[in-house]
Amino acid sequence: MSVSSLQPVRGTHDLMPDDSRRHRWVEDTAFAAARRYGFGEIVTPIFEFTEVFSRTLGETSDVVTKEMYTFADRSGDSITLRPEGTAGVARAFISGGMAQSLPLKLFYRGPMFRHERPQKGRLRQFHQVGVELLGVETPQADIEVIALAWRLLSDLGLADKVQLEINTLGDAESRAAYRQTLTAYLSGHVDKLSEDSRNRLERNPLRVLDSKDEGDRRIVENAPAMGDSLTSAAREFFEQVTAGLTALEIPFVVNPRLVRGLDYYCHTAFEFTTTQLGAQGTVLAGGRYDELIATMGGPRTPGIGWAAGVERLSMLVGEPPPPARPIAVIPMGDASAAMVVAERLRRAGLAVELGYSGNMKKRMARANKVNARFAVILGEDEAARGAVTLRDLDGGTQDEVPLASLEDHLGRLS
RNA sequence: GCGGGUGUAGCUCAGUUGGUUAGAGCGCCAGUUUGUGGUACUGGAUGUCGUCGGUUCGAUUCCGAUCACUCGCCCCA
Repeated sequence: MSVSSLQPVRGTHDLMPDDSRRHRWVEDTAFAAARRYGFGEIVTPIFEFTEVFSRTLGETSDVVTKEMYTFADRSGDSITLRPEGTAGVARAFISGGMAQSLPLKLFYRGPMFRHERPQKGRLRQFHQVGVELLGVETPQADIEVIALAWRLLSDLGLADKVQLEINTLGDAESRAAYRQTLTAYLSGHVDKLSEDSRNRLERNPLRVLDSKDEGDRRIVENAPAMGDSLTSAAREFFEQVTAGLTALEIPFVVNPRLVRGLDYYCHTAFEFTTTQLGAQGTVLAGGRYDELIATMGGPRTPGIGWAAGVERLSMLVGEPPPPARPIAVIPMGDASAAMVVAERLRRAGLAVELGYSGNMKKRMARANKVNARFAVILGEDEAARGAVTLRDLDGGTQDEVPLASLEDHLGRLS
């Protein structure tokens, strides 16, 4: 094993207890919110057959063309570490025959993998929490799913750090019409477009709309708007979504240039963004994907969902709730007696810190460092009386209590 | 995948205009207090100066490559 192999693989990252506590808090807050909206957790494999992703995300998307962790397993099958959650959930929906139990509300969490160049808030193995609501064609689903996202961000204390942007990509008919109109317009300005946008024009013209290039933006300003190409049904759908958000007092701005990267989206597309994470402004994003499951070979089943980056959220949230403060058990002489007492307290449901070595002074210092609330001191004098010394480490006072009723005492105090 | 910046103790960072023993603060360890922590005081340990190679009598310092991190682009959570 070489020295370099002792480093974590580029773009991956260990979470030590303080970090993982924050991480877990974000996930648990998300799941708790999702449960209030009626979502249950689904756990799918972190790898799938490559086609699950390549067929669904769009052959031209960056995720598929250059970011997937794909390898052949020992039987020669092409396997891909999941780059996102929706395709796997859709696959599970089909292979599990879950069309019988619609509507279906699923929450998921876990690692995702994309071979990109790492940056702040952008890793090769990162974590997402996400939800999918399957089987509901009406805007009520869109509203509920976005409301859940807003609830989660509010619960994390991020309501004033994020902004909701929303747009409609229309139905298939609207999109085809708009794509044609837009392509025609942009083709007329090809010589003035940036190189990136000339590429986008061929692969996915909608993405020219959110180009950051100065020159592109001037051209885009005068481009025909998606809104003008919408069918009346698509327009009405979007109006109902925005009306619902207003009714629920969820602040949003309509951004007609908002486009999603993955091909399966239609109708509602939305993003919660922040200005506090540098170039990685998107913290939670999602949209509607009515044709995805049919495209994969399942029964046509409308769906809408979102995913949020746990690392990105973790960088924005404040301190997670502190862990329960332990009781420190400190033996003066007989360490095995201390183990018995510690075990008793642990069985009673208390968090107990029992040191491994050192004199009393060191053990007290250790108790202090782990933020213990009380110290149980097992001294020889007290032991002779069947008692222990219970010290309040915040107040600095201590009392002798009978060993037999130690749990009761501690239970009353905490 | 493309372009810029950075890389010195566990952490945050100074420093060496190339020269013998590389520093601070925090943290860590020990002591002042051999049955009592948090404060204070005293003392101590720590580094192949990211890695490999080049120039040089001599490189942590200059040059190159490489790796990692970081900022931006692409893209995205």
